[in-house]
Amino acid sequence: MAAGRPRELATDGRILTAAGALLVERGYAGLSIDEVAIRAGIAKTTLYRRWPTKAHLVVAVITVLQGGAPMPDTGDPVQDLVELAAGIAEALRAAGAGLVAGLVVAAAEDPTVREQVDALWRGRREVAAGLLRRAADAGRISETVDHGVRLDLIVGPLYYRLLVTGDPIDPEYARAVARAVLAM
Amino acid sequence: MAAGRPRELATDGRILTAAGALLVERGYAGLSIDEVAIRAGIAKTTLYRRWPTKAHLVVAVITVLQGGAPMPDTGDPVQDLVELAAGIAEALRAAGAGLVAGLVVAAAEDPTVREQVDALWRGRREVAAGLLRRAADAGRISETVDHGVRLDLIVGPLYYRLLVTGDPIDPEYARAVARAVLAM
DNA sequence: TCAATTACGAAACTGAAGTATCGTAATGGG
DNA sequence: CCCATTACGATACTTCAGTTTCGTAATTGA
Repeated sequence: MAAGRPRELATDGRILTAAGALLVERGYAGLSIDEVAIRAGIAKTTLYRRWPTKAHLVVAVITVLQGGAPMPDTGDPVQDLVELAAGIAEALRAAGAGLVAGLVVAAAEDPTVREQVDALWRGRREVAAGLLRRAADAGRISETVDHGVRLDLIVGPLYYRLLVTGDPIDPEYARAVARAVLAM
Repeated sequence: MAAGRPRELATDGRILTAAGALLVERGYAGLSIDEVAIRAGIAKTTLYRRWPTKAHLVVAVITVLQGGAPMPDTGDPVQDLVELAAGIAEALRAAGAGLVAGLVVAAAEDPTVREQVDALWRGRREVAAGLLRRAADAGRISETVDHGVRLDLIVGPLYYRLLVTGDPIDPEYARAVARAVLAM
């Protein structure tokens, strides 16, 4: 197998680098595919052969950028959950409303984008689920609230403030919400 | 004052009707301004003289549609808050992720859209704030949690599920969340 | 009646996402 | 060496939001 001309290996990196720089410079809405292609020194068709939409490309850029974001591990599951919430808040704040909203609308229209965006958070979600289980087993949190609902309660307000109300979302707010929800 | 040719009074309604029908038929992303203008039998420029962007137009359509949505009033502020949450969940569910996401992204890019979308919810927010105050005065909810945070906790998860996780959001879920948060 | 002012419609235009076509380049298998 | 296969670049194209221009219509005020 593997017939045909192989892909230019360096091209992926050139595109991601150019897109990342433009994303930082002009935000999601201001990022133009034509300009990414020009900066990367490749044809637009070559870019579209790798990522079928702007949203897919941006998710790839973010995946590279976030790389191995460290997961909290203090040994105390409740404290780890609080720090996890703070980390998510910081990531959302750094990304900004425009970028998050852009990906949300793309995910709403295209299931494959939704899948990619999901994958971006899968690690943290799994860690959170594990921490909740450990905390419940240790009797540190009550079992009267479903674990899924508890996560919605911790993370939902962050997205809500960022996307809907426009209120600032800082790690301290996230910690306060997480502590309150975990005390329920 | 009021010099110059007056606006065609019927035109606003014709545009809103056409836009509303198309919005229901094809959703936010599928709604094309050109087609609204054709269906309404007017020139695109006439439409843009009234609403400067697609998002402004859609907000106007929704404002008409939601009209006088009834506010709960059972006399019990806690129960009213739970029903208010259920009503918001139902409104979001009916609107759908595509529409809500479209408006969110437009609001993120344009402060005047944000203001219009805000106005759409202002009534409910004020009612909610009043109910929270009454409930607190009556000693029905604790004062340890800020009222603003409590609202974030009740509404945030609804948006989060609709826009981010894609989980179903039904009135029963909203009621459960609201009850849990009000018991904090 | 006439001038200023504003609305309307028609049409062309801009910018950006994404598609389609086509000639050319590089690889592997026979 | 040749052929099938895939990648690449160039270019033109489609769609849609939003703008610009311009000729024409309706109104008020003098």
